[in-house]
Amino acid sequence: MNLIEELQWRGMIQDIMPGTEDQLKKEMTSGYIGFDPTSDSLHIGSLVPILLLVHMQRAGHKPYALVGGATGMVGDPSGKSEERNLLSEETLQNNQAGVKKQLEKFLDFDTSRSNAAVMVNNYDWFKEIGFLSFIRDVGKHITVNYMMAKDSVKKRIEGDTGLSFTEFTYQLIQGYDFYWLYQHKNCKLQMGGSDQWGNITTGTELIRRKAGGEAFAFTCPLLTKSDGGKFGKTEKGNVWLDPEKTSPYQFYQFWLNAGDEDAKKWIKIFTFLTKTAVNEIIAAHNTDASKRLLQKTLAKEITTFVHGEEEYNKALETTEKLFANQSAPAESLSVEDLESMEGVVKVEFSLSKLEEGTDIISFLAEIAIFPSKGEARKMLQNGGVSINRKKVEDLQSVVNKSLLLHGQYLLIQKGKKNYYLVKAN
RNA sequence: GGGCAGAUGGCCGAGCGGUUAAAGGCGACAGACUGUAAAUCUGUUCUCUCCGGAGUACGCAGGUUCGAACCCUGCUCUGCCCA
Repeated sequence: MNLIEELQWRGMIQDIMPGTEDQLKKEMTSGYIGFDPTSDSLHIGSLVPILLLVHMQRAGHKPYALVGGATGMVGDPSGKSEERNLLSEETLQNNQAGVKKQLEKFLDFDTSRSNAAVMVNNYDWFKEIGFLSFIRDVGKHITVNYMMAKDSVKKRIEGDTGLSFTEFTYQLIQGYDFYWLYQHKNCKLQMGGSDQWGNITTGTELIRRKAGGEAFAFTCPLLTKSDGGKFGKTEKGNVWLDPEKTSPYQFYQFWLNAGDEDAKKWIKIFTFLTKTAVNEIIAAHNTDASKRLLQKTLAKEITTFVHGEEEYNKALETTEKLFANQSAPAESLSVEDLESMEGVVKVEFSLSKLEEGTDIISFLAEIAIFPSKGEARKMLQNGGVSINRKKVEDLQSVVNKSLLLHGQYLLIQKGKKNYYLVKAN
């Protein structure tokens, strides 16, 4: 399978420009994807474009990761119903540094190989360009009619929020990136999410008109969940690639909790398993879904890719302790078991208060599992809290020393899946 | 510059003087069922609470009224139309 065939099988290609496949077959091709520094960490939504670059590099092509220092200052109207807030320059710089650091983990930048990955920041070329020269050199080549025909623009013009000039120009800025990379780095390919198609084609158009050159592109589908929900969100918010923001255990849990339909799609996109291997796993899953082989494999592969094998093993170990035999009493967990639970939220609580005993509602609010007593009470009434795997039925119950496992731990569950370990001292 | 329309809880969207913490939907969280799945059903969803209540809220600032999300005035913002 060549690169395009492979990506097509994985469900990673939405739109593709004619001739792209031939270009990739013909020679080592440089291709790029832009990442906007809207936060200081990438989240799993950015993983798909990252993987596109990785696949490219594995197939012998040269990947460019572009950090959008300039484009991030403007705001892309694509797929947004209203204008986003502009970020301050300090925030942007901080974010750029964070994003850059993460990208470095996934691509091979070793310059001894001819297709070493390269990181660029579009601020580097935009900072030199003044407004007048930009509208003379770039704006001249693209008509407003052309720009207005883009879906991202059309939707906003037809909608009822309007579109500022700043956002309207976004496609020109991004289009110029592609042009610049084409001229200076011989970059002939741009990839991105399917919402970027409009911006990307402005780029190829600019290359054609201004440089008389030919450039190529393809996009990957935007991920949604089969139930229509947003991809990559949990009750705690975004799933980040930064282990400080989303612990490897939580990261592993996210994938493990994928629904069957989603997991079947995601295992192709997020792992490097071959077609044969994937088909075998899906077949095995269909035979006995309760083994959850599909989700386990998906979670294993992607956690290892992002956080490394060691972190995966820890996440797996914690998962097994917490979920493997849920009917087993919490008392069967040893001190070591409890202490080594990586990634589970840990809270300290004063032992002397437990000796006196505290009512359950105040206790839960005090250790910040719930933001207020009212919320703790509501969740308790709903039957959503367990201590040491026993559901708390009585709102009046008292938390005291006698509940402690090994004289110092409490294992608390909020809902079924959120564990907290309280250590008394 | 002129005219018209609009601004309600995370989002959409009702309400147009008192029974409105504000219908309904979506989303989110939790429970039951299960495979830590999906679907389904049930509960919760402004904040705090000694669970009796209390406090804030319908773009912003004033006013009328016993009483205003609802009426009046000014302002801000958005959309549409005219110049």
